[in-house]
Amino acid sequence: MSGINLKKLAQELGLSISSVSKALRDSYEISAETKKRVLAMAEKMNYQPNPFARGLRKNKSTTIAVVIPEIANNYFALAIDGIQLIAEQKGYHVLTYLTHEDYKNEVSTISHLQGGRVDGVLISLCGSNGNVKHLIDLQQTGIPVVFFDRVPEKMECPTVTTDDFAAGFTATEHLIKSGCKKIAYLRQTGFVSTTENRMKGYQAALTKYHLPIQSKFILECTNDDESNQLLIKKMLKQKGGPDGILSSIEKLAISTYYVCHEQKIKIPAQLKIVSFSCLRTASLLSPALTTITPPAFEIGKESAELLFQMIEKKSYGNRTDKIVIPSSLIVRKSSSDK
Amino acid sequence: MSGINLKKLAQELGLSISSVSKALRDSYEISAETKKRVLAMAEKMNYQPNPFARGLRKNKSTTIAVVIPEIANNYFALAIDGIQLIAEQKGYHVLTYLTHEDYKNEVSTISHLQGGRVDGVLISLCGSNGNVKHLIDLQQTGIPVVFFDRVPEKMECPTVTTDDFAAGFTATEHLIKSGCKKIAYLRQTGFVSTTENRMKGYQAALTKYHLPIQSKFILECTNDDESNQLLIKKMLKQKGGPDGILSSIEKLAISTYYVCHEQKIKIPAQLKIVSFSCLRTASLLSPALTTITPPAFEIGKESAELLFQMIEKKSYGNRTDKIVIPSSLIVRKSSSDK
DNA sequence: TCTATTCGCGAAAACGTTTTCGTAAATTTT
DNA sequence: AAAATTTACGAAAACGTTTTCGCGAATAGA
Repeated sequence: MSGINLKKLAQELGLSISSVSKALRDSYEISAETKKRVLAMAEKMNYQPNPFARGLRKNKSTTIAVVIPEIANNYFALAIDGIQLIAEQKGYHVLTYLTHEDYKNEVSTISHLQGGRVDGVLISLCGSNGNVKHLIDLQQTGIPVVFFDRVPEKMECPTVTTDDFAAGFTATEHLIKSGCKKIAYLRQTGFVSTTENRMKGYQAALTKYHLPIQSKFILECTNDDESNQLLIKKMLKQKGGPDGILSSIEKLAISTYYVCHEQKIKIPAQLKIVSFSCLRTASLLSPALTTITPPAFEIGKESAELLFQMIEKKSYGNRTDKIVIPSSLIVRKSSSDK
Repeated sequence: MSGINLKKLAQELGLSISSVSKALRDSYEISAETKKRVLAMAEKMNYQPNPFARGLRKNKSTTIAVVIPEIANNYFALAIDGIQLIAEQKGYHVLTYLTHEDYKNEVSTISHLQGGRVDGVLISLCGSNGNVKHLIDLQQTGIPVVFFDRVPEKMECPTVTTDDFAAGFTATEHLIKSGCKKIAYLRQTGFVSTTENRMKGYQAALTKYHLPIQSKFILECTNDDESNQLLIKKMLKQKGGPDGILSSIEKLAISTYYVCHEQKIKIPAQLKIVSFSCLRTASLLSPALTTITPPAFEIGKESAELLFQMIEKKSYGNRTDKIVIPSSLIVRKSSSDK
């Protein structure tokens, strides 16, 4: 398309293709004077090397893939921001793929990534039954892969996550200390590592404080906001309903807020709420929402940095780093009467 | 890397490379039986064609680029969501580039895009002095380019935007009808088409209702939240400060909220606020924020669709479509006393 | 039966790079 | 002055596809 390639440059300069190529790559084989001429002409003609020819020849794409469940999500948007920052520094391009929380999409996306389109892959998994064959296949092609946030269980692989168990525990403990006796856990359906680990932390806290673990207080939600609101409303209005809620994802807390507004349920007087969330307006909500905030940007950065270590040092064969960056509990009105 | 290519497939099958290639592309030159054998073997060996070889040969990347100022932004995250949706349908890959609101980054990103890495480009510009040389250069390489949301002035090009002028007018009119006499306009610095057009709408509304256009009520903000808060606080606390605010971008409205919370300025009693915003929790804020919501997802979708029309029909030489999708004013507590 | 046509496949060129190798001329060493 | 080395460049192969062309063999037409 662009039409300007090494051949034309060489013609214009009265040099061979190989000499021009070497001059542009600053090879010692080319005299300083010739290099200057070539650089000047390349600049003048606005030469850009064809990435496909280069990629084919060098078997390198200078591109990484990021596979995430969704993009219109404060967490993932921040994570991508961090990833892009590192990629830019390294001069890499970033391909983004969305799985839309659909396992089939994840499988097909990953299979398309085997062809050498990218030099490395960053993934945050979508909900599944735990089948990781596609992930192992990808790993076995030799391409560096780093998992972040939602990672596979029972698989040797490098991961960057937050301390979900501890965060779930701390959040639950906070609710208990705020006076809650019946704490519900809101989660999405399907197996997702973060959701599971946060729930384990939640259950551990209940156990520590001798509160019963009740299945009716573990609410499995869907991908549809409206039906989630119905589920939440039903749980809140039932006899012996919860006096506290720990939401494992932001949007379920939002749905809870809507239900409470509509049903005139007073937060925090009647119901205390804590949610995992990267919402920047948490403190402006009515009432301000207590959050456990995962360091999304940092997780993105760290996972990209780890990936580039693997890409550059070719040491991915045996890397199984487990990087954990803690979340922070930020207490606001929604969980405290004061 | 992946190591499995046409040559190996051909060896395994006892066929020539060209026959295997043709069989995979379902050529009429190959018998049905052979095709079956080839397909089966390709499946079995998990063959993925090398995208660089194909791209080089066909001079086609099946990839588009999206260039935006930032990603951790409700508007752009939604727009990308819409773009990705269409790209997935078309079987295209999406490269994302962030300019971080820095004109230099925009220029260099775009120059890198000339090399044939992508088949089309979607751009939302960052603030600038209006210099569009780099954009014209890009266009002149023949690559299809569609601008969305923040588009260049004075340049023949296809654009997908919202009705910024009308939206600015409507929002201002709404504030006036809610009783505001001194309405401030919050904007970022630098030339950005949306900001300018919204401001023109704001000014037109003031004029229509015989209110003065005062430069002290047009607040140019920076990229730093803290200094923006200082600027806003200063304006609000001055003698004869505004009784209404129209914010051209979400984050300035958020900063205003913080200032009001801190300074105990009552919204909407003392100050009414309307903001352009895609914030999904607008109605849960304290108080609920009146928004003009641009159809970010649809703008993303439409611009991607337009781009693919240009890519597929090669009709981009003379395309200068101007698609406009209206924003919607959603009145909430922050601008109404009732 | 002889000639056209179709069918099924292979050889080879081309895409634009990078890189290895070869080689004249210039320079240095002996 | 002859030999060795260095300098500066060009020729050509290679990366993995796609695609044009050619060509036997099988089939159809006369």
